[in-house]
Amino acid sequence: MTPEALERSRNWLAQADLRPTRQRLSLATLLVGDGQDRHVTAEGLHAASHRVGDKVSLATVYNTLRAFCDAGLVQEITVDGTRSYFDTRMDDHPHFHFEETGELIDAEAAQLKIAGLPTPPDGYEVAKLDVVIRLRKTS
Amino acid sequence: MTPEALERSRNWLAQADLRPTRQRLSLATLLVGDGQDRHVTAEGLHAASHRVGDKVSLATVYNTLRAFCDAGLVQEITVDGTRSYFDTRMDDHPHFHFEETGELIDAEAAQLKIAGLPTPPDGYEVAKLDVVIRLRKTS
DNA sequence: CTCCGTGCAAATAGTTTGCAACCAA
DNA sequence: TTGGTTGCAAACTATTTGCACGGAG
Repeated sequence: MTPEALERSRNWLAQADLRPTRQRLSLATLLVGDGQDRHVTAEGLHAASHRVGDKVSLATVYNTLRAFCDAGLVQEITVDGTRSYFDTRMDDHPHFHFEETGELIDAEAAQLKIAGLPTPPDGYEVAKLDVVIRLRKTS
Repeated sequence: MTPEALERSRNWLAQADLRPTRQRLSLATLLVGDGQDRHVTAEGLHAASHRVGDKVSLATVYNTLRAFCDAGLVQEITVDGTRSYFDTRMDDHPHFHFEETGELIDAEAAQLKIAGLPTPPDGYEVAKLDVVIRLRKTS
């Protein structure tokens, strides 16, 4: 873990008034240490933390991701019924989902041009627009 | 159950070469008996079948919805990580999702105008485009 | 008669929670 | 010190599955 990564992770937690505990710093570094946007599942992040030698229990990974989500540091993306994905990028943007691998990546937001959106029913407004482009291998 | 509803349900099952058992006919009638498009969860459909006096076990509701899905009679919509929705309308179209109630309804497909879609990575093509418009009550 | 379909209970997968020990402020 | 955090195991929810019985062709 480089000093810059640690610094970035600390700031990221501080933004949300979350105490920089060992576990949170470790997970934060895996998520935003290099400044890149990332999409993780709880299992995936848990595995990653073990891979770098940090020990964080699976329950804590779940609780921490939930805490990051509540704090507005990551957003939960629903693509697959069976698992939750968490995205470190916070704006509304489209995703590509690879059906065989389950991998989730960002799609170029600029390439998605929505010229018209269905009008919400009376008394409701759009809270969030989810666009998931499911991909299959070209035949 | 009107004769037309029964007829429609029979044809619907026949389309997919599924045997018209008592349970399947009952569920099919609840789904397409009136010719309307519908969005159900397994629990919801199970409750509905009990409401009309037909007894179908929850496991059978799950298995039957899965069978309908595999047969191309309904499509599974993922909006909520915690439960699966099944839609009797088979084309790609946008949905409104009410966050408080969990209700899922169709949005006018014609009102959604997509002028540009992100280009899939090499070797992949779009299998399905999911658009979920999450709604909140107007403040 | 032969298999597919059904129901029950048990298994499973992902996630959350209760509670005692622990640690950052 | 003290209240937030962690880890473990147990609880939970949605869904699937094994297996014996029952019904459709």
